[in-house]
Amino acid sequence: MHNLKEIRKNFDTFKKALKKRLIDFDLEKLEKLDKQNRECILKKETLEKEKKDISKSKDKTLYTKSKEISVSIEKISKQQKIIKGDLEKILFNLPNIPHSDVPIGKDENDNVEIKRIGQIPNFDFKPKSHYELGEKLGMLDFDLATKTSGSRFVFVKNKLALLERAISNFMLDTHVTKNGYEEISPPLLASENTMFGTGQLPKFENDQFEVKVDKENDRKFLIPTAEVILTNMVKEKILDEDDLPLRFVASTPCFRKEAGSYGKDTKGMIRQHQFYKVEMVSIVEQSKCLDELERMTNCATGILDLLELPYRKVILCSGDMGFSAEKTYDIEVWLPSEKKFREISSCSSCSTFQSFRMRSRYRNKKKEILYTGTLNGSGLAVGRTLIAILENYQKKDGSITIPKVLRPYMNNSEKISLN
RNA sequence: GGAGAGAUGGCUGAGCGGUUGAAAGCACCGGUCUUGAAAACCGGCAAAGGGGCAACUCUUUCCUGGGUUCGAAUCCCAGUCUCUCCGCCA
Repeated sequence: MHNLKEIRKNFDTFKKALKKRLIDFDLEKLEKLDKQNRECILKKETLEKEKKDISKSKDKTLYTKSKEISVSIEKISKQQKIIKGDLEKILFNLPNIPHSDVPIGKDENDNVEIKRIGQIPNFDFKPKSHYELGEKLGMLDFDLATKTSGSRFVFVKNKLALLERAISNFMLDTHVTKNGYEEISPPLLASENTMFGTGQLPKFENDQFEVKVDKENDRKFLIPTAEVILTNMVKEKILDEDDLPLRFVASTPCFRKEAGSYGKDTKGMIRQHQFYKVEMVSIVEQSKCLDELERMTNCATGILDLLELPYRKVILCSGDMGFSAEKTYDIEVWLPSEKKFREISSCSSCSTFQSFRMRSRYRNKKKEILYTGTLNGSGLAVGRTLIAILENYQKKDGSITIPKVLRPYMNNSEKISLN
């Protein structure tokens, strides 16, 4: 969320910057409401002062006047509340401003490839898709999941379940021991306010699974990513500069409705309502956001290097970036069956956008209170890593070679096969 | 689920319906002293929002939301959370 105090200093610059998203926002209305709101506050405060002075004076002759003032205050308060509500409706739904590094563009077609790493495998047979391989092994069962839970779910069984667990543990271990992240096992339900903090609410309510809670005014949501809960660990906190940077990592299930993606990736486990993801979150000084983004992206690609999977790094264009991000790199892994790179990680710097929503701040050496910068990135999506391993490491007979770094996590076995 | 107790500044902890944004202590920062440090002493030390070029100033905030009152941290109502005991349970 944007700091009104900052943007009103130069509304035109703000308007121009937001235009990069290539969507129209009613900023004139925002400006107007802001003005009206401040006028109301001014009037209200004048009256409040008057009233306070009377009550301090203890002058009984003024008591009736004080009552009259109360009525006026109430009236103007009501008016101000309505204006503030309208103002927030706009403000809460404005996305972050793209950083100047970000290419201007409309959608994923305008994203810019930065580099490719790794050798795209050459098969002397037609490579199978992960779901063909998984189903043939009897270790991926989509039909069963449909029966128990509906579309976009899967049962992962036997050695593939172990592989999934191995991937998750390997990633966690790497981020903890090599990359300096603190491992967290967080709650998987988040309150409404927490969802607001990272920007999932109010705009993207339709994408969230809400859990039925009997209490009124107490809404809970299944986390769509651990980013939500890890980032909010610093919600409403004033940290010390020496506490920064904070780096957290968690492996959690993630839940997404995938509303509006009907007919997209319906086959296989590319796009599921539930999937595991290892998520990294950093809380830093704002000035260090971009350096931290590079570092975090390297932590993500480091996993792919160790797994020896081919990938490319892409910078997202202004129109394709998420709501809270100022700059985002996607890491895309090669999928032989699709002959395409597919997203396996997304690393974003959100500058102070989320911090402002969460009121997460720190005190610098000069004792000034500043908003923290927040970053999040997958390191990596576990389900999609499983897919990438199946497809890239497949053999003609349908067996799967286990990447070397994962073997210690899999009783040192070298391959997964029918027997 | 039943029965009690509580929620005040970074922390601990006072608080009578009327300069209480809030005593005191700790922590922290600045100063004196010291070769340096510690101790001691002196001073400072909440956040958000509004107005002002600025010095500064005003408003709000003692869990949240209502109510009583000229005036509420203090009284009343509702809710949230925490703790203790009992029951149930992974």
